[in-house]
Amino acid sequence: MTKKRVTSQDVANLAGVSRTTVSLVLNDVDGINIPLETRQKVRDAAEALMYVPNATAQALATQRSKAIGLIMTRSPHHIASDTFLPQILGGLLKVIKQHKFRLLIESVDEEHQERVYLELAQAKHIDGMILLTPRIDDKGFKKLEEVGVPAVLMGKLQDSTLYSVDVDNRSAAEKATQRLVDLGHSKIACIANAPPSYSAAPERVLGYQDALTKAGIPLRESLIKYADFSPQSGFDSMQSLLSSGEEFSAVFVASDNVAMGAKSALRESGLSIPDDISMIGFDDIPWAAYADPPLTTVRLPAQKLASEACLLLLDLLKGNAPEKRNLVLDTQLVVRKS
Amino acid sequence: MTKKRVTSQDVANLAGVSRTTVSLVLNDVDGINIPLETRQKVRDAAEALMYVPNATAQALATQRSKAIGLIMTRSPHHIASDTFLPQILGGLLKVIKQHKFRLLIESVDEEHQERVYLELAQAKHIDGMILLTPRIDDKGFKKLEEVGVPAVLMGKLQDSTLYSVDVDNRSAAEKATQRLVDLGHSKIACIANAPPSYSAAPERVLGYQDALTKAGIPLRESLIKYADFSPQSGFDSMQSLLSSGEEFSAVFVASDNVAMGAKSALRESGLSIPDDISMIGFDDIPWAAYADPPLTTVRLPAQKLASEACLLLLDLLKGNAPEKRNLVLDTQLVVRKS
DNA sequence: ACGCGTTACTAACACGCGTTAGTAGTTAAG
DNA sequence: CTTAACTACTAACGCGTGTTAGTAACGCGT
Repeated sequence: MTKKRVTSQDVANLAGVSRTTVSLVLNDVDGINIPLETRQKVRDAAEALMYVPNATAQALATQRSKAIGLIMTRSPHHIASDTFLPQILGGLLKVIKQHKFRLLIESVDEEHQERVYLELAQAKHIDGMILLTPRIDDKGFKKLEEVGVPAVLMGKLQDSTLYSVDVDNRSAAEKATQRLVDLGHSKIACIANAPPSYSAAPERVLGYQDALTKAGIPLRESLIKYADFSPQSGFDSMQSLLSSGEEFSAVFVASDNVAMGAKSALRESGLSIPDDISMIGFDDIPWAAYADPPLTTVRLPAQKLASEACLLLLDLLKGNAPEKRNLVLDTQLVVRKS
Repeated sequence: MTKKRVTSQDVANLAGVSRTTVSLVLNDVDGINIPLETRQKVRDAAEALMYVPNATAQALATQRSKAIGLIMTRSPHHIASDTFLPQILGGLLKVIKQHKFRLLIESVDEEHQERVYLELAQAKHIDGMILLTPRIDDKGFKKLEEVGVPAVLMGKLQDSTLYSVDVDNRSAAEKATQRLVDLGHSKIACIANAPPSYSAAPERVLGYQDALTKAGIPLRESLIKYADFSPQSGFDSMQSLLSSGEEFSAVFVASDNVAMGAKSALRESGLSIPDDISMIGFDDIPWAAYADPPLTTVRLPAQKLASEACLLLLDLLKGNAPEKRNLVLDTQLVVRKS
């Protein structure tokens, strides 16, 4: 049981220098003169003792934790069926690793929105945060802006001045719907990805309506349903469309994940894609290409979105204040066979 | 710019007591006598100043960070297409939140496996870790055991004494294959979920072989392919099966994610499920039920697996040393229409 | 009056690091 | 020979908390 934590003091003792010198050498502090010989002594000692600096102590001393938080305003249960998450994590991790940062994951119940954000930042567990799937009515954001916690939104909120990274949901949805119009459809339904309180949902519905309006097709409220992220909700929405008696020959589903469920409902009703109903999705999740039939969809550059958000946040943490507060990435219609 | 960090000293000043008292009150330290009146004064002061304890300082003082790490030996790129992750995160977050812990996500390149685990633990960023998708030949695990870092494996390694949580992959695979046998198939192919270096892959292949052997069906190596987590690799594996000239009327695909790709390859060859080929998957990802046709698969209780792993780890952190080192959860064959 | 236990606190140290200010010793310039 | 500048360090403080050891005040029994 001789196992003890190795501290920088131990390294200093072994190298025959002071702890300060150890710190200076190992952190490569510049503007300071230390001969190569000494530097090597310190490095050797650290190596010999397998010294690993205590991150907590470093964080306390430097006032920065070198960690950022990914914050989701969803229940753990919802998170479990989020198709998007792996891509976002992949994008974040890539960037974060390069910058030697750490990633903290946090889910926030809707109940205590207001407090949680602040506490996370004030507790100094994280230096900044990336906010996922924000709700329009989220009270906490205002506080964040006031206090000036470094934060980047994935998505866009109307009245928020926070930095954000997003796609143009509205015009992307319009592009998708436009294609259905071009194919000759005039009775086009829409299933939104989420309840209207999540900002992307109404945006995409607006895009859908834009396309119809431009084509001179009258809008019918009864052709619009709101799903709730999950395939199941897509299934339900489609069933409710089918049983409403409304006729339609095409449907724009604002989330591939939801589309999977909707597709399943169509199949159960004996309708085939694309012969009876055309379908266009949104997101281009990895399985879209392997669906039956392969799903035509709007590709959302999820990984890129995440890495850009991360880069932006890291830039903020360096003290920079980039001009472009709202980065908008391009989407792309991926035409397959649905 | 009067914004300054509120420390426990500020609270103490406002309440007219010492910092020690503040700490004692707010942490509800028991075995100590402090009258209700004083307690309330402290609480009021903390509330008034919106005091949030500095987690970093707490961590340094208590020597525990109240955070655990989820560690994946996969590249960020692979993570992006991991179907499983959201469920696991959901399971983890639920438990972690209840215990007021935090979750750190870390991906580890295969290059520096040995060091990274240790450094993470020694840097005290996390109190313990959960290891995902371990590779058989991972050198770092040995070190972990030696040093005694609290860790729980999701999956099982033959020669490891680490705590683990897993399903019985072998018998689950056997159950699945058995069903194909029961349906009258005798030429059954197998596509493994991952390269053999990931422990679950060979386990599942063994189960597949067990079922065949029990049924008196000779094994054919050429009917076994190894995929690589992704749908694309499933697609490729299936194509390679089809073009090999081997005949088969059923296939056991040891991952739903991979099965999506395999299914797609079958479709492209004009083969239909289940009429021409029967297919059974593994995992029961949320989309399996909505596939076309709905995929028969082995349900892997991913969320439960994650929460159990988390509970086990938290128990370890309390200093307990549970007897059962290897928890095995049940799987269930979900019969659908493939 | 004295000892003793209880109550209600607080002073001071520890956690491990970054960092500023300062100090000997040497060299270079005036 | 003095002064200044540079080299190669180190002592000591601060980060914000948890916690141990200790203290002063008070009551109570003898």
